[in-house]
Amino acid sequence: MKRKENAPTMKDVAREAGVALGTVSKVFNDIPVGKDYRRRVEEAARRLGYQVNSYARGLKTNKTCSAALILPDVTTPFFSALAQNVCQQLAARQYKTILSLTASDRSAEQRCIQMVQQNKVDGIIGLTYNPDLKVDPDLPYVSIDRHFSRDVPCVASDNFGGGQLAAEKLLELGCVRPLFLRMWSGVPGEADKRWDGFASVWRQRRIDCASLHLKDEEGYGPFREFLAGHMEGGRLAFDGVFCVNDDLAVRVRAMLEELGLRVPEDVQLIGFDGIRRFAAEGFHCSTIVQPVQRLAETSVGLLLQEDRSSLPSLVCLPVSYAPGGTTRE
Amino acid sequence: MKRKENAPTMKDVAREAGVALGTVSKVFNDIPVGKDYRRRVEEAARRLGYQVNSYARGLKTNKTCSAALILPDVTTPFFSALAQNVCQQLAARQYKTILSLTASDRSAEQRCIQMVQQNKVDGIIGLTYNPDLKVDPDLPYVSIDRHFSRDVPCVASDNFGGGQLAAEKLLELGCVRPLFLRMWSGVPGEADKRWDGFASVWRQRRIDCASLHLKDEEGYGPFREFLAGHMEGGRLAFDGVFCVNDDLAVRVRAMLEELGLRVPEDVQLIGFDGIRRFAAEGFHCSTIVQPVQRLAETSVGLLLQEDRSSLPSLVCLPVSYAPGGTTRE
DNA sequence: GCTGCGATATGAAACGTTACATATGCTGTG
DNA sequence: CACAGCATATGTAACGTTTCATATCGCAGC
Repeated sequence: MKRKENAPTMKDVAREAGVALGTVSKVFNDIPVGKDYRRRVEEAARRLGYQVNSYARGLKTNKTCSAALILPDVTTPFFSALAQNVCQQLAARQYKTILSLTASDRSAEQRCIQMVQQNKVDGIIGLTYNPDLKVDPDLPYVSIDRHFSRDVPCVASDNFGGGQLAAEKLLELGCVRPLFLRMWSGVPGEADKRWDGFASVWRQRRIDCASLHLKDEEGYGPFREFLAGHMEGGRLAFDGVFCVNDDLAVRVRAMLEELGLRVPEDVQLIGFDGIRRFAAEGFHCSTIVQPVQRLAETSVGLLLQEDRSSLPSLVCLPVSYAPGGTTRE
Repeated sequence: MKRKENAPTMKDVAREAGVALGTVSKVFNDIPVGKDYRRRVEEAARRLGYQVNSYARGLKTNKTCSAALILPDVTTPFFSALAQNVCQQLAARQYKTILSLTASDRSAEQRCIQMVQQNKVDGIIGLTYNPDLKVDPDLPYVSIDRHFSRDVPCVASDNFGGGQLAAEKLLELGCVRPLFLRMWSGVPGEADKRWDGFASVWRQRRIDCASLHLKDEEGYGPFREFLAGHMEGGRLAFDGVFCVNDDLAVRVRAMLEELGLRVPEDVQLIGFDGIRRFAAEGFHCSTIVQPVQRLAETSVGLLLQEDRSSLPSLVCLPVSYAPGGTTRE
């Protein structure tokens, strides 16, 4: 596939406008230029349909005005919300977003990093699972939700606190037989701390907390069986369920109702993420809300910060509880 | 934010390897080079940590190996599935994906197009709603789901056929009081044809078909009221509902059940899109499945086709029906 | 041993920009 | 009226590649 050949260059514009090359350059870089000159250049550029060639510019300035966003995938609701916000934040600062998905191919993560060194992007925002990813420490990189080296700044939600919050809410709403359900990819990450936080509260109260951890590829079937297996006389052995994300929570709700249980009357249910389709709409379930927008803002802010000598190693953003019909409040 | 300065260049590699500049270039472009030379260059490059500077290369070759993907947003399930597939397809062909979201800012669509002329990308795949988007006809552009000019190739699902298929299925399953529900952004698009196709079948059969068309910003409330308003003696005035997408269908199902109706016993429900979270999982509802992967494949294929003189104006891909528990089959 | 030929390495020019050192024009002062 | 001083325009040298015309090498044939 070929691009249009012979696009007009600055030289053409300069000739057309009857000014020097440097003057044209100034006009397109917002450097003070005599009013009359500026007008002539602008008119000539319009006549010729001139557009700056960003590859030539990039070659000189060593800046590309683009950043890579590395995500496992973009269909998981939380990831897609993240992509949306990061992309918007970057666009607001005149940066292009290069999207790299790694789920299909784990080695892709390392290859993405190489792009930067090839001057393809100015920096990287990555949410990656690869534990031994090598990141050149003086390469602009911000990690989301995964604190994999002290040299690389990480932005994350307070997952541990979120787990605690869920437990405290359930306690407050009268639950005494808690259950934690989780679906995960199999590689460790910050999200693990949701369980740690949740468990810590019950442990402190000397209350037993059951849990079931499933791998993605096992599907939702085992959850259904587990729940069915814990029914005794029309009642479930648990009265409060914390799911690792909203997606799971919504499905668990359906499973519970299939078993003839009422949510939230018989069982209360809390999810995690707090992703909504429209801001005006409610949540799909009661949930611990991640500040996706702030996550994105913070990451982009850190990435584009001029002074890279004093970056924080970890920025932990607060989560909040939002009722969504699956708790008695 | 600054990139690392003084990255090694081809000249450095050439000096280190004791060969000429051009030889180094050949090595990195897979042009035949004496075996011994190649080895020396490769070793020198590794020692110095050399990486091709793609901006210098892009300047010379006028190719960027990247394509822009323009979408309204990336949180809508169908769009995110599309983004996922297009990104993968491009990556498979060594192309980078530049993601541009336009929902927040309609004029962004036009600006995205300009990027290409600035040599930022080699081509564009766009799903845009802007009816008077100006696309340079000899600019590699593939439109998804919107056939806005004969010069610009468009790839779309067979929306009309999908609407027909939904109606035929409902008929086959015994429905005689159909309803069409739709949530849309307010700008015309290919998805409008779902209604056209659906309506055409009933018209031909001389059966009245009710419908309700809502704008995004109105939220789902009016649907609930509409359905409640059509209850008579515990029964709904409709026995078959076709929703413009699965997202809506899932919500409508919940509304129907809230009204004490059983799905699919009392009312059958068909959605559109057929997006699944995992390939192994079933659908959220009975649905007309869009071939997202083929949509992506076809678009990317068309975009990167070398010979751009004989592109089809419209490629219409077949949809299929998939039961998902909200129909009696 | 010399010539001629094919194969392969070489180095300079060009790609379209930015940045800097230099040239030009203009204003105001002694 | 000349000239310092300033502001602004000019033109050239990079930036790191690719490409192409030229140079070099090795070898077969006479």
